[in-house]
Amino acid sequence: MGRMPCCEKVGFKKGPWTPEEDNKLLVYVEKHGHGNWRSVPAKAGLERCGKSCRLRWINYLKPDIKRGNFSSEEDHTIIQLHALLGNKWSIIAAHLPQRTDNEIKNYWNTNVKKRLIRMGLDPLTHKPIKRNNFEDYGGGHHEQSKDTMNMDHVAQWENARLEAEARGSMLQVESHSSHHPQLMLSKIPTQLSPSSSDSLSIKHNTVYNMYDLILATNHDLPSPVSSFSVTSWKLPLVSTNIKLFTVTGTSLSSESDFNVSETSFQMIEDRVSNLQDDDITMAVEAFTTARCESLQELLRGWVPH
DNA sequence: AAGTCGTGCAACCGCAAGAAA
DNA sequence: CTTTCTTGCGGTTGCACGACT
Repeated sequence: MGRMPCCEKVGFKKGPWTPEEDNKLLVYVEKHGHGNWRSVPAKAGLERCGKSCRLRWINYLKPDIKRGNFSSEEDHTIIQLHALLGNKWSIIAAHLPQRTDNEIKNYWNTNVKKRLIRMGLDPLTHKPIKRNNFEDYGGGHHEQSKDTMNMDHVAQWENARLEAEARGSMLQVESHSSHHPQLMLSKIPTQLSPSSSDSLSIKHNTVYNMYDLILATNHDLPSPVSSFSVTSWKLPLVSTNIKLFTVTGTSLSSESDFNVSETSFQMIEDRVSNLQDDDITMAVEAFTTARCESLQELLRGWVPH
């Protein structure tokens, strides 16, 4: 497996694209389509490497790209997906069809990341930053900072927004290849059973009432493939001492001090009960744990204290 | 007006995966 | 099976520009 060498060769122009170059590339792609980018510069009359042309097309010239400020919905989708997936910008971008992965990555690095830090959350894990670490990020003082004091307001606002979104949205996480199976994640509001809710704090109620999980697998496809659209994401937050539920063998069992509604739990169990493949079982376990934990931690940071 | 600093964003780089030869 | 080529991803860099002093 080699590397694309073209950009390392001398003679190719680098730096910002001019309108003339943009036009040449645009005209060429509109006429001939894209693909085989290596040959594009010569055919289009550009002194750029193919990689540069491809990038320019994907990130800037492609006609269906939405530019400008991110809406609050987009913002929130990015935060949620990042909590779930980590820096999987291309997958996140797949949920925001008119945004490029580069744009989302930039938005994260220049905007969301700093906001999370100000809120006392680790941008990598979405977990609350310990005081010492928080100071390392440039936040935190012996006395409560302005940002920290504002967190209650931020939390209330975010919490309301999350609840609203949780009622309607559906995330579809899929692998790059169209013939890979899909893992569907639905966010649905759930009700805790009355008998169990007493044992939960108000805070936990708020958090765990909001999200549940449905795993849907496509059983028409070869099972060994399906595990790797999950595990290859290198899921964040896999290691922790909190488990909402885990997959054991081919059935689910709860082993947490938190609660999940019986109805939704049954749904999950039904969905995964037919899984035979060990890899899928492990993948589902990792995925389930990571997703729930990251969402819990994310939300916990926003829940009013 | 000039200099400094911070921010946002386009673009580059290196690496890896998968397809093709 | 090995090598080469192409595409795609994520991290990082550096420039442009506006705000501030």
